[in-house]
Amino acid sequence: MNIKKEGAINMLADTIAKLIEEMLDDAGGSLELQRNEMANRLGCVPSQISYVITSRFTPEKGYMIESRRGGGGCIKIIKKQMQHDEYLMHFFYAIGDAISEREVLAYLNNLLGNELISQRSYELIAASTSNSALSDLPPPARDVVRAKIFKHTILALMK
Amino acid sequence: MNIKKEGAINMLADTIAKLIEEMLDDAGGSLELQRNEMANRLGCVPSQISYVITSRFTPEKGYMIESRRGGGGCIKIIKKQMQHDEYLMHFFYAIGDAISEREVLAYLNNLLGNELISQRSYELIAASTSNSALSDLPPPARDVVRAKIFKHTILALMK
DNA sequence: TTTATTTTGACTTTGATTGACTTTGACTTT
DNA sequence: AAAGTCAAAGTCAATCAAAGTCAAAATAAA
Repeated sequence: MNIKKEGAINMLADTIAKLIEEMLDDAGGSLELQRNEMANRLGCVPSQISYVITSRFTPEKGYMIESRRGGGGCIKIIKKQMQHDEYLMHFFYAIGDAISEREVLAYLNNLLGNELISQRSYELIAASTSNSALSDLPPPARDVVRAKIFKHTILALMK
Repeated sequence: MNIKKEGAINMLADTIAKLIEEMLDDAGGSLELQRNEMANRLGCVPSQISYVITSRFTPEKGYMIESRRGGGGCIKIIKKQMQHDEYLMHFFYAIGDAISEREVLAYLNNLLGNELISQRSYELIAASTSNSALSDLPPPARDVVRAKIFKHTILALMK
């Protein structure tokens, strides 16, 4: 029988993302890499590196990207940190009148990554704003209610 | 009630559910499966797997589901163990289909008093289930949605 | 019979991978 | 300085690989 253990499904994109995160940690939050060189080392096409960076190291998740083309060019990845309440307020204002489950999770990952919330809080908030928890509501209403719940919990975080 | 006779007609859904339960046991309570791959092995249509999961492995029954689409995607099923969190489970089952803000607070005070949750968790849950957070819904619907949110949250506490 | 559950399949959405082509910047040559 | 060359990174669209959704049809239960 083909039972998959944790992490058994190996995806290139995830491997690359993990590698970059490690490198970022090692380097203390900021790093420069060369796309072609890295692609070469990993045996993939260079645009795959771009894909991973744009899909996983987004501003929403708290990363800044800079780059330089041409000979000797490189991509710089910076993990940024803000102050506690400033950060939360920023989020609070960023949330509109409606928000999808996915967006909430992106925000939460950001908060978790910056150690502004615990894993436990993450789970709690994710649970209370999940589609599953709101499944009695029709999808459009769901996003509206979710936004309100999320805003309230963010306020509670600042208590 | 749904009483099955011994050796009754073999329903696909039941077969699949049983298989997943077995796999969950083997894997120790948590597993990742690939929908298409599994459907293929069992000679059924992929959405059948979805059906079984959403109809039998619900939060109501103590399961949590996570999934990921796209290449290399999978569905993760996590079973909550009763032993670990008997007290919480007790609560979980005590919550009906609808619950008032006041009742939630009573439960939370109980949990807090018994040191099953932190002050912070208390605040988070209180916020996400408050009338204020759910103010877009008419009061009757509010209590129903609140019950679901609360149940999901309790499950998340057991994660 | 009536109602609830199961089964199926068409269609949608999301995510990953690749490769062809474009743009940019540094360096070299005229 | 201007033009040419080359080594980067950027862009984008095509393709493939999943899971999600939904509603109609079939079947089972009440």
